[in-house]
Amino acid sequence: MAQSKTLQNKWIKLWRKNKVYEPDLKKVKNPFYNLMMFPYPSAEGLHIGSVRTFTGVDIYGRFKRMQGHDVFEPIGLDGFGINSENYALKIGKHPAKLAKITEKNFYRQLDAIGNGFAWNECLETYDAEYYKWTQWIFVQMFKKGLAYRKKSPVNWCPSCKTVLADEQVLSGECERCNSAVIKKDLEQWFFKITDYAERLLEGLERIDWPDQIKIAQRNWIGRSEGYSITFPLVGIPGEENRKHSVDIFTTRPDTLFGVTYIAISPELGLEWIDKGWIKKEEAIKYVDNSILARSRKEKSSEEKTGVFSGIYGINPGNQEKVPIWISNYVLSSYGTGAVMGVPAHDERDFEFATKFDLSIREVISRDGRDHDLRQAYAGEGVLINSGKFNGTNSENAKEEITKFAGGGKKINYRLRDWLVSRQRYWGPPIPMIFCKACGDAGRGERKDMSGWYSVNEKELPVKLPFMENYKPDGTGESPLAKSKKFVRARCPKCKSWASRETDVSDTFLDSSWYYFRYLDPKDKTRPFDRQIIKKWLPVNMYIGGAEHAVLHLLYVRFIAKAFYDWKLIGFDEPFPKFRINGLITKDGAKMSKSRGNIVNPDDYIEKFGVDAVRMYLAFMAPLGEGGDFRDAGISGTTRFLARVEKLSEKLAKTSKEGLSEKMERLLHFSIKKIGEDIENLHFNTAISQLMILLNSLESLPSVPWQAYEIFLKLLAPLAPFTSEEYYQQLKKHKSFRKELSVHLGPWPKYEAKKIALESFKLIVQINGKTRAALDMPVGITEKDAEKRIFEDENLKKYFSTSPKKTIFVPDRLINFVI
RNA sequence: GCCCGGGUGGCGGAAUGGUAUACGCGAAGGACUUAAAAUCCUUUGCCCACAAGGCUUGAGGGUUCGAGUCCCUCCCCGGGCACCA
Repeated sequence: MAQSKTLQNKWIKLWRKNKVYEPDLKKVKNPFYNLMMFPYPSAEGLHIGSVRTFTGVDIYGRFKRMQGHDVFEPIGLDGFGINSENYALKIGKHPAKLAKITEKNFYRQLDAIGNGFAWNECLETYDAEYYKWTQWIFVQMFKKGLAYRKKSPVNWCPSCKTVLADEQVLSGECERCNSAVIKKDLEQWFFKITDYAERLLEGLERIDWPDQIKIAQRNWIGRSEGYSITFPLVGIPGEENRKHSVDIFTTRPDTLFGVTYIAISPELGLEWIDKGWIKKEEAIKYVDNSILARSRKEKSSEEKTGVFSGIYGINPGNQEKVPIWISNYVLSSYGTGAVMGVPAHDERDFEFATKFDLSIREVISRDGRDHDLRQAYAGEGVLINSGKFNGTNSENAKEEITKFAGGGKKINYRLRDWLVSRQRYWGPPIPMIFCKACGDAGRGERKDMSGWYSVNEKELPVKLPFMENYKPDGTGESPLAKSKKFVRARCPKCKSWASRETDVSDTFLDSSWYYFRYLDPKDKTRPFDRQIIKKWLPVNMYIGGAEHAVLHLLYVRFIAKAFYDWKLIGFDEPFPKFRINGLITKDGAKMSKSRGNIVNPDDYIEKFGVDAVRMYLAFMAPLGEGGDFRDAGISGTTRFLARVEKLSEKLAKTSKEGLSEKMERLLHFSIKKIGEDIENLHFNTAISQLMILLNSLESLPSVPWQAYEIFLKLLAPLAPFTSEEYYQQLKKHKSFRKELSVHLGPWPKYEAKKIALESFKLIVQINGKTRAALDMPVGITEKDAEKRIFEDENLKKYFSTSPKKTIFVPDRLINFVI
């Protein structure tokens, strides 16, 4: 029979009353911060995949609690942001109103999954008491020079009508709505995450995270060790030769003598046009066209195009004059926006040179001879056609040639600064004010940002005004710009009328620091309490989705490092231990609203009871692996729980009834195995062991209640209600020492010596094939084992000749090679 | 193209280099029942009439007394990055 709501409510009440899940954050001795990525509350409610993750995290937390830790397992809602807002637009309900409805539904569902949440500390990112501090962080970023404004080509989602960070563009598409992203020239706020590139890399060495995530972050940061070489420019109209120059970045300075041209990005071309260096009509036209083309598509098309700029560079290696081309295959956002073209040893350069009939000169050779190259050779070799460097190994030549050419080492990163502005309504307004008067006078809070002031901290939060029309209009300005009342503000410096920044900040800023706020969510005077932080942070266990590898998981590390630098905290990696959860599919497809295959947990919890659902989700696969949701599987765990109930009717009346040695061994082995499995988040095998144990206990004529007690404790993290129910029933036994709740532990201990076997089955193999499994006493010697085997009637036939070789693995296996 | 995961019965999955297929689902047969559901018992990788035996972890090689596990080559699925110089 499915678990009743009454039973569930009964225990929820007891737990609340006794604050089983509410550790005293200031006082506890053995803190354990058990954190899950908080949900982005969509209107359709909690997703079965989130339920699996959350209950999985909870299984782990309950286990830790029973082991004697004061577990803090908070929950909240990441409710600000484009997702919620887009949905609000779709159904025509104001996001602020929608949030309240969604919130209620979400908390109801989160309450129903049986987790040991610390409800007193829940928070929502759209609560002004929360985003006040999100804004405070922005202000600190500005004050420390880590927030800046810059006009540049940025990612623009035409459907969401806002800019996006690079991390939010997935193969040219908007992370949220999958529309093709285009480039737009806009002035935006950025956070200087690139200042932390090296430390973000270094920190990865110190944290226990899945390799998958670490590799993704390393690739995203994209550290590349190379060299910078300067090419003087000649042929600029009206300018002296060699007065100006261009820097290029390369990882292959050994190919310097093979340079036959230089290619620069259209953006750099535009700069040079503005400087008056490029005057060629054709080149100017090309730059205009290619920049325009890019505004239609985020990625430049595969087809390489280009035009000669009219000016030349001097190769500092051999003093040769090479033409400078402008081409779409050169990225403006990486390196210097200019590359040296070495067609013989770079595939892309080869393609370009072939297309535009530029010369190709081989300078690296595998055998020291010249070849008629049909394709680029990018490998190592011996230098040829390279003047005094001929004969040098290419690897060794890198340093020497760079030095000779007057260049130097340079490290480049792929990582770009975090674009945090959003031209949307449903987010924390960026707490900045622009004063035109100050700007005109060249004044500002920071030298490099004239006219800009951060909002006085005492005036935070800058409240998001209620607006009837909150629709993004695609003008490149937030809907907030339409509210005159909101925009008008006094300049913090000169007190004249100034205007507020009207963009809101990225949702990922909201979630970059929530784990601090959980620890003290109601404090109005500061973002967090240093004493409590010291006690609880960094987080002991963090679990969440792999899709955040280079989003949330990168930003959150960056913000922690900034806090560390500002001496707010004493650690710089917020999550020393992180584990990913697998993805749950339905009929093999990702669950999504558009596919209409979202599984709502409510019906299942209603029908089977929350314990059966929790156990089914845990039994599917290890937490880190995903799986396909099929309701058929729930019957297994439902039956299991019914049998647990039935077993309670079979308890021995007295406590004296002992257990067989075999049963005792199974019990102790189960304690060990289940503990280890839960520690490794392998709940599936923990449940399997519980099933094995239950099968054995059922076969007893009557079950000693002590054995049942242990069983219930082992079950407790997985099925919190069932275990509590039958645990509490044990109080009718006189000698039972009842804890307030089974969930307060202690976790049972096993004795290693009780697990030790007296006899075992020795696997007998002949030429690697198993022929028998014979009972033998533990610790038997090879000689004694052989004796028994040779006497065995069934095995005699194999030993017509004596074995050439014998491999003996004590207490396990013997293999005869005949 | 590059970088990560992964490929084991009808299905989900289990296996420190040492009995592959634990545990569960499903299926088949039986018991109980007027009947069904529920429950309980038995069987359940493949070949073979049984036994004996043989075969089997995507494919093919290799190392080893012994390989799902280690190495090489390749195929397929999932994910990430992608003109990064």
